[in-house]
Amino acid sequence: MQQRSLQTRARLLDAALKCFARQGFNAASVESICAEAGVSKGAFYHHFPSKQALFLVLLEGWLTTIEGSLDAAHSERVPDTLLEMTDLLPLILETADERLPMFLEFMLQAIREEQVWQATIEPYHRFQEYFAALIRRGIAEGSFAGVDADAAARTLVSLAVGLLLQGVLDPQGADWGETARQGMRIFLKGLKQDNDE
Amino acid sequence: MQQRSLQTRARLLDAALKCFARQGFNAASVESICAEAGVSKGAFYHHFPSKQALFLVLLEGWLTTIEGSLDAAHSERVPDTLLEMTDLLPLILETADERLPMFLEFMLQAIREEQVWQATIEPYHRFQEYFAALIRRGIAEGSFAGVDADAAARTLVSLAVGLLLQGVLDPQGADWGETARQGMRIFLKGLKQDNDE
DNA sequence: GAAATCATACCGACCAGTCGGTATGATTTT
DNA sequence: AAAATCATACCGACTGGTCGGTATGATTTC
Repeated sequence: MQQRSLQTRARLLDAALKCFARQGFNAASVESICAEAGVSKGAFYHHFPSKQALFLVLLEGWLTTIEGSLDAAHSERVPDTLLEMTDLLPLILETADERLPMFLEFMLQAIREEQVWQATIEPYHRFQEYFAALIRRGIAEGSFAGVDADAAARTLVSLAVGLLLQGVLDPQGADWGETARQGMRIFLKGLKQDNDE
Repeated sequence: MQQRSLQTRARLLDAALKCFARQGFNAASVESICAEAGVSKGAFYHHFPSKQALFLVLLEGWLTTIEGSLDAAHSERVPDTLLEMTDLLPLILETADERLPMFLEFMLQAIREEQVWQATIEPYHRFQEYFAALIRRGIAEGSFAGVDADAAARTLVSLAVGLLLQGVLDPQGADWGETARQGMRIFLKGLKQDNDE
């Protein structure tokens, strides 16, 4: 039956997430993943052509989740929408906490492999455009000064990336949710439509 | 004689930097480093107790370099100093380009080893305080509104970290030096001492 | 009973670190 | 100053173990 097959696949994905989170992409061996899943190596390679392939499935899934939760934020005006998204950060950070390290480790390796790299960087470009569009809307509705939307979006993404990275690398270092809120306030004020230069 | 000894050590450090940059911390084998240095494995372990130990020497060196070049920026007013530092980013990014990936990879691993972790995160906290102090100076001199200096510093560091990371992961994605300048301008405007909220 | 699914045994490559031993050159002895 | 002594620097084969992936055969499903 394909019932069992699907379940095996799901168990492998689950187990892999746990192992990768605990030990990182390289350190987590295929064997340990199989053990965690209560499944054999044969099953593993039946469902996934390689360790890398399984990993990309996890990555894709996570990004989809994030985009989904970002889409949930919908205030009337763009600045409020952005602030609303900022409030989601602790939630994202919670899932990032276990995932980001392994994904970063993976990306760091992927840099050297053109093939994999394209697949990895592409969804990230989507974020860039997503925010650029949002900021353009903000400019159109008069919330923001007429700055370069793309540059502003990149700045925003940089801020987010930096916050996420630090939140993961140094969780004790600060209240990163609060830092995000403050940072966003500064950013918004910097973009605000008003008076002198 | 110690002349040769010092040279061997230097050659190892040089070679290690190259290998780590090319292949990453884990992928670069001690053997390949030795080969690159034209030196034997015995020499390696004579000079450094482990691969990790050598790495930490490289890390320390790089951070010292960066702090040095940041200290070189000294304008009268804080906003100008910060802008000046931003202009240094391409220069830092140049050295970061080959170093950041390996350091990130290393840090990602170090998370799981309390011992190593302290040594790795400490210099980074210094940056945090460095900028917090700078911003406090900016508030004192009346350039900035009286925001929470620590939060603002964290925001600034987040921005910098995000920019560096993206500059390394996606060098083709944008002119990151220019993005940095724009981002800094937004940030400064957001901190500016003036009018309404 | 054929096809899909899974288990076990195994292969080849790799690698951090060790260890017995050698080269080099400084210091002491004669 | 030549010889003996010694410490430091270095060499490279070797170990013990890991891991991604494969080959082959058993079991389950339809």
